[in-house]
This record gives sequence, C-alpha cells and structure tokens, in this order.
Amino acid sequence: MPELPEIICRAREMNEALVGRTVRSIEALQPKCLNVPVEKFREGLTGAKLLGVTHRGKWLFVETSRGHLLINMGMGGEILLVPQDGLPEKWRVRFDLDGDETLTINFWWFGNTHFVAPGELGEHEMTAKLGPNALDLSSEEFAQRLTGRRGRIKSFLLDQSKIAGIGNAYVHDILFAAKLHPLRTIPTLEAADIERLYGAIRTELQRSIDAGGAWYEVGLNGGRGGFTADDLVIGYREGKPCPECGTTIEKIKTGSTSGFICPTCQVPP
DNA sequence: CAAGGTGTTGTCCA
DNA sequence: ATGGACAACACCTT
Repeated sequence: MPELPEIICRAREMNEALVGRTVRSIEALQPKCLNVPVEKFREGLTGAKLLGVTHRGKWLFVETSRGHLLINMGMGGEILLVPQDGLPEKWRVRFDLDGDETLTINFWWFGNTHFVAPGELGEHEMTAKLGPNALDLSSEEFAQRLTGRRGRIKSFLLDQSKIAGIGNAYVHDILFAAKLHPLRTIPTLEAADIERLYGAIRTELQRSIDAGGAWYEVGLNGGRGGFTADDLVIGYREGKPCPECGTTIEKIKTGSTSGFICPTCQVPP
C-alpha cells in the first residue's frame, strides 16, 4: 500500500540517512521474499557501501558499490533505522550498518527484497517492465500511452507497466478529481477528459507528498506521514456526502478491487 | 472467536 | 489485448 507518495518520501529519507554507510552483515528470516538464495543475497551485499536511493513506481532502488538492492513493500510494512540493541519486534530482513545501527525491513504481506548484481539491472524482470513514474511524464506522453487501449480507465491507472506508482488508495480521489467513473472505457474519453485526468494525477499525488505521505505508513524513524483520512476526498468515505454536490458516496466493485465514487459527479458509463 | 476484507504483484486461463 | 480468479498466509474489523 505504499504508493508513489510514500515511496518518494522514503527514498528521500534514506538518501539523507544512509548514503555513505557500509553494510557490515545481513540476516534474512524469510527466504521467500528474496530473488536469490539467502547465502547469495548475503554474500552479494555484505560490505557494500550505500551510494544513493531512487524509486520507480512502488519500488525503491538502493544503489550500492556491489550492485542494487531493490525493495517492494507489498501491502505495507516498515523500513526502520534503529540502534543495534533496539531491534523492533518484527523484521524479515536486517542490514547491520557501521555506526551500530541496523536497517530493518518488515512487511506484513507480499513484500520483496531483491539483489541485482552490478550491470544486471536490465535483467530484473519485475522492475524492467515498469512504465514511467506517474509524475515523470508529460501530458502528451500520457495521452500517447492511452491511445489504442480499450480497457477501463481504472485498470489502466493501476497497471504498473503502463504508468508506475498509482495504487488502489489514491486512485479513487484521482478519478473523482477528474470527474471520471472508474469503469469508463478508454475509447470513450475525450481529449479534455484525458487532460483533466493528467492534472488530477499530479495534484492528488502531490497533496500527499507535501504532507509527508500517508498516515498509515511510517518513516525510517517510526514517524507517520501527515496525509490523513481527513485529507481523502472520496476514497473510503462510503455513506458520507460528496463534498461537491452532497450525493451519498458509494462503494462499488471495480473488477477485483473496490472503488469509491460520487454517482452524480462521476456518471456511470 | 472465527470469518471476511484488504493497500501488491505475478501467473494462468478464458 | 483485456479481465477475472487465484495464490503468496498478516493484520484489522465485524
């Protein structure tokens, strides 16, 4: 559930706190979240110097002197920087750093911590297929990526190979801000619809970035983001009035996920 | 206290 | 190309 705003904030924090540090030792309690055997993972990154942290979609890219550490937090969890004698109760992978601190990674479901050897980033399939970051493309590129598609607009926004970084938490407010129903199909969109949608993506994600990300995720020091449930306009507000027109907000099925809409502002297809 | 829902991603199948 | 079901087995709400 960390989506682009949380990943951007996490990358920023990690750059401030981790660059220049060296990995002394590694423990991995859950081999299933790795892409290589535990021994290979430990050998690969032990002794590595951390050089910088970037992001692509919901993935964090930690560049090191010995290759990349790629992290995907799945449906939520914590990356914490703690003293070595103050480990959190739960962690799945742990990097002991110089300076008696430890970077612990925990996710409560479906996370990944992958090792990619130097020069082999292009062979990492899970990240190689990602589309451009949702905030890193122009409105022309966005429109171009929509042309020829036939599916529903919400499916497109959530498809990480088309555009990377939007998940099922922010997509409700993005679609509401663009006045588009999630089940609208792409061929029915006018140029003005696409332009509004492009603007809505930027505005809605930026609102959360400015607040430090969502309240349900924590940073390296355990502090929560400042973007709270009250900042959501329509997502998860089933039964409450639409702030634009007062119509009761509905929860609907949108494929295998659920969606939240104002049935007046977002006319069904 | 047990059941059901959930922010992610990949794969398989229609 | 598109959508749905499902699997990965944690945590919270009902």
